[in-house]
Amino acid sequence: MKSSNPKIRSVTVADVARAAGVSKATAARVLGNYGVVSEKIRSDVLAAAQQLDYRPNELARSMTTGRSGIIGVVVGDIENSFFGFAVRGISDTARSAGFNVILANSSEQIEVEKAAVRVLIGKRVDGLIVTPSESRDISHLRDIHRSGRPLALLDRALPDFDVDTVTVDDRNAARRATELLTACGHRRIAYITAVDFAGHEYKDLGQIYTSSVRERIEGFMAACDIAGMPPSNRLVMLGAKTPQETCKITDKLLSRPHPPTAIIASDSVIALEIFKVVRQRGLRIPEDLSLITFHDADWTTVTSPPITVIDQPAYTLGKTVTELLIRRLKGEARPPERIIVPTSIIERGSVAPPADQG
Amino acid sequence: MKSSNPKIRSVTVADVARAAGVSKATAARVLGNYGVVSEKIRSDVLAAAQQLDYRPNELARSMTTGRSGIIGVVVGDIENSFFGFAVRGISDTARSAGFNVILANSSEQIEVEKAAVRVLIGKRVDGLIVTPSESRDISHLRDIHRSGRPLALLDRALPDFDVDTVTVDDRNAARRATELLTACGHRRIAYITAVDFAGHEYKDLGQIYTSSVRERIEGFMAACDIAGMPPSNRLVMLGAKTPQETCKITDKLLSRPHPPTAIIASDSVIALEIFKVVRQRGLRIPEDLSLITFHDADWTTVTSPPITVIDQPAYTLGKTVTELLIRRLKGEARPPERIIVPTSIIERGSVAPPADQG
DNA sequence: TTATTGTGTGAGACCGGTCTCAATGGTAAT
DNA sequence: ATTACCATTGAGACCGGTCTCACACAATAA
Repeated sequence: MKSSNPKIRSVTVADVARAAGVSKATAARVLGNYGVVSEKIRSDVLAAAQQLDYRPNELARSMTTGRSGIIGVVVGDIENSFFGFAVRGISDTARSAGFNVILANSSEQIEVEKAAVRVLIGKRVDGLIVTPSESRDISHLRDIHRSGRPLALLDRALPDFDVDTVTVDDRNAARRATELLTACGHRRIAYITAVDFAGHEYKDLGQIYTSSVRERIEGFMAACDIAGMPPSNRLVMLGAKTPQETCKITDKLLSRPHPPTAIIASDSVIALEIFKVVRQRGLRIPEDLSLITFHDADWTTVTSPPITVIDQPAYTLGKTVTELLIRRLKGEARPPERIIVPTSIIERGSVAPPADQG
Repeated sequence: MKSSNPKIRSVTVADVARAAGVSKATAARVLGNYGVVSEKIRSDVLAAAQQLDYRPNELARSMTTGRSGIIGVVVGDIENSFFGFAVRGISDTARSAGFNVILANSSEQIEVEKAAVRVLIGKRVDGLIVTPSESRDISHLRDIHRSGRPLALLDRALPDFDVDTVTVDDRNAARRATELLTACGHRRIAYITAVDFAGHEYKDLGQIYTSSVRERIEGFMAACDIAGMPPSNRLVMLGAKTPQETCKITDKLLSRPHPPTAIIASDSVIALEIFKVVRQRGLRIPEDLSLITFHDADWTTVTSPPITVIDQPAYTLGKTVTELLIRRLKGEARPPERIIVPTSIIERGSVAPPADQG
């Protein structure tokens, strides 16, 4: 036995067919596992394939079938463990249904998101799962949908775009979390979130183009209303997109003459940063400041005190949206569904009545 | 204007050519951006393409060119934030060089790893990056390499398989971490790691088939030797593959008549679990137990006390291995390189002299 | 004027599969 | 024996691009 295959040209059905002494069509039937072939020929072909170490070219296969067996996923930020879990839910579900996943990160930037979608369409993915980074410009999503490719939305709904969507009940979650604080006596509460906006001051919902962010703010505001908090005590801070910015925002917030007595963080990355700033300033949680965060990140249980969180079933979210998509891929025709997954609050030790009953 | 495109058949070069009144070949030249075309015709074709909303079919393109523009990545466990960072490094580097990434998770199981490799080869990825889950069975890796497709190894070297490899200097890192402990006076130290093995008791290196694990144990042992520790005080524990198992192992360890006075965790997932168990038992870190972990996970700074870590430049690791691979993809022929990236120890508050100077 | 060179374009093969359709041969029914 | 039917197999088109090659025509050189 001399040296093995010299060049990169791979073994094809035609090669196998020749080796087995049958036609290309017949070999293809065996190797592609379709049509009918006699037992004898089947084993001949399989033997030849084995012998030549034949590996099907999925690309060529996809070309003719039109199906690639790939689901494209565009997600805001994989670093964020919330999305990490969601992606895991997607992958597991996809894989067990025989699909592969191509992952793209939009960094929450609409232009990157559009580019990613273009690439995935180019790769002829069978369907897409997207967390739209904003609701103003969704032409690329409409395009996908119009082209007949199934699309499902994850974590963020688009009010006037009716496709399969799976979100958590953000409004309610935010309201309940806020109520937990107001019930404790807090009357000056900050909500820090990571939306892209020039300037960190929140004015009105007209600025907000991400449904989940919007709904949470609405829930927060509703709870503040019920507690009779004056508008100036509802501190909605936008733009916490990086640890640096979060740090700055938190610092500014805590340097006010009347700092908030409680903070709600819109995700665990933000909460972690807040925690660091708070500790660095020598403040105690929960005595000096109460803290609640969205997402039950692993670290929230090991701090002192452990953090009270709004638990979002991220894995389930991913699983559910993938199931929805796959059912469509299998040809199921039905009106778009909007599924809202409930959240729960896990109370740990980071909430207490404010010291200064202001 | 009636309703838009009725079915799924997408616009092809032929369609554009027809609309522009040129041959398929010419349209392809413009759209594929190769060959020479006159300015006038170019703009005609582009206009037609725009008008028809032409999107190139990357699949078909890959078919003929043989290049897919995709790098396949098989990683042990994406949940683990070490790999998360590495993958981020890979993605960023790949993307900026014009490549896409398909990610697969092996769950550290050799069979899953093999299946993943098969799928990726089927998709005709241009090259692969793999963290081999063990060194005994690497026939699938040899196959990749033999087929002429570039392959690079991440985080784990394979002694007798010479391909581009990027690892951290595990042996040294483990040795230095252990020395930090012995210098403090520790003489009974546990090392908990996540290798797959029946029974948690470590006997000898013959059991270990993952290079990084092996090297770390060697480093740990070397430092123990220098400190003159008896073999029975070097507690290497295998099998911490899930939080549950880690919990059980740690519990058993701390229930010994002579429990270790210090523990080194082989990754941050394990360390987190150890931390929880320790706290649950009412033990104090570092007074009752010192703790060091591999990987500077985000949570290690917010615990009380913060954890001393071995910082592995995971992002750099991913970036480096991708650069190596891409250089090969671009046709660079050179002997395989083995790059070892240095680590550093970040001392925080989880190491102190043992109370019981035993 | 004729030969030479070069530029832009078109025709058609090709990549490696799938799939339609016709042809073959054997068996059952008439 | 003839016809009908079924199970297998083979030939070749097709998917949507790339790429080779031949050719037409214009510009330049001889």
